[in-house]
Amino acid sequence: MAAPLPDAPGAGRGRRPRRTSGDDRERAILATAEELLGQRPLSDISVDDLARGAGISRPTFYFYFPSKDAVVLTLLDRVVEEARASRAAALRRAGDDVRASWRGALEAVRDTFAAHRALTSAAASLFASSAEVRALWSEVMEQFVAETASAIDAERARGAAPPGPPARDLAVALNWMNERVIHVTASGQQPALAEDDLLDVLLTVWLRTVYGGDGPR
Amino acid sequence: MAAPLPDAPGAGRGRRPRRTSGDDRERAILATAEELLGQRPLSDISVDDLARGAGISRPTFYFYFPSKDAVVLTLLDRVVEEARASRAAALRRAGDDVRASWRGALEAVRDTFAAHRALTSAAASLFASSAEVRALWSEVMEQFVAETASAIDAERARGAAPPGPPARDLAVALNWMNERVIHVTASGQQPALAEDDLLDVLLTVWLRTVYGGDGPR
DNA sequence: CGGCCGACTCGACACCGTGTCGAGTACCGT
DNA sequence: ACGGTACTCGACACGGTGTCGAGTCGGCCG
Repeated sequence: MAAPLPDAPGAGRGRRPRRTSGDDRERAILATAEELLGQRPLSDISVDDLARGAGISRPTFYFYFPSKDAVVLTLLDRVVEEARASRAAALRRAGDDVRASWRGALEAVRDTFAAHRALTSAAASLFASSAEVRALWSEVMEQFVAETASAIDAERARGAAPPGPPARDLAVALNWMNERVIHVTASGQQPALAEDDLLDVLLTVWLRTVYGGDGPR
Repeated sequence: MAAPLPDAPGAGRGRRPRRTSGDDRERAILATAEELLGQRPLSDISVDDLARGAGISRPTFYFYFPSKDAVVLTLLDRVVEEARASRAAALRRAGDDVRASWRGALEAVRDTFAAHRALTSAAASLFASSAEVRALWSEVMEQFVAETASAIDAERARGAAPPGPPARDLAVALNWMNERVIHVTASGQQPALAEDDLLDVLLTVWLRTVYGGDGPR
């Protein structure tokens, strides 16, 4: 409301300038949130629960975070970073094999979010109400889409993939498909795929969409 | 809380047995909800707003609906029914042309939800918190998936489509893709497709996935 | 007709969660 | 010893939800 206040250096996404002593409390709040989310949905967790869990009073909570949502956003930020890193590592590992690289990237993302189901559900429930969560998510998806689109363009350029709609458009559709199917499968929503089939099915759709068949050439 | 009270006959989803006089009030609440949703998100609409808009007091609202969410659910129910009907009509109209029938079905669903954006957003925001909304949505998706799967099986049986993963698995992935891309595009979330390209892009993915190319044979 | 019953209505209340304000305490550098 | 800054919390105001109980009103049955 008052000033733009530029991101403080050292803060991951610049939520607040680091303190030295209160750092422990901040961590305690985060840890409490993660633990409670494993037990019940975000809507059943109050600021008071978070504060008590961290051994502080409710007003003190507000010294560290502006709201319950901000806690989840911080947590989500970390997981997103983890997913990005793990995906990048998988891509690096796969080298030139396009099929393997897409499979690896997909697997990395799936595993990261599967390892944080509770948080993922919480983030999903904030999606509608929090512009910050939406923005963060857009940013991640945008990165994945951009990477996918340039991979498709590369395959087309070397004649391995046929022409068709703009690569970016296909990339948008394919990445949102992944997002939704992974989410649905992990959260038990129906209709879903069996966890074991997920990778194969999504990969088939990707390959057929990009190559017009089950692989390059 | 008291008795199971079986669905009253004549009620779409059997929210409550129909009254004769109160019927108007119920309609007024529904109409108010639809109008207010056009102006602001569901979270900024209180039961009091709904009641005042319908010309009744807040306690009286509770005579008609158990909660704000139930109002949205009722509205969603209608739109879903509309989408189903419109989709079925498109399918009937297209006859044997598979490509045309998928395009028509897709278009019908997209148009129905585009015509009720406000409600759709409200439903999306309830998705996380309301089991009923999730169940209704599962039911719709399940129907679409089942129809898609049997269409794929038919194409495979007549030799027009190559074998691959179980038809149902492909159908699950493709239908969730549609759901998400349509939703994202309609709600302005990024990354999205241009509204005009949506149909072509999704259809391309469908055809390539099912036929391993851009069309039957 | 008179009385009852079920449909419907609302004022008042209890409750809960949020966010803020202002009065502290404790420690640090000067 | 002093002033400031980091931190803490009791108490409050607020806004929303859902319920309770006392009422009105109209139809219809005896």
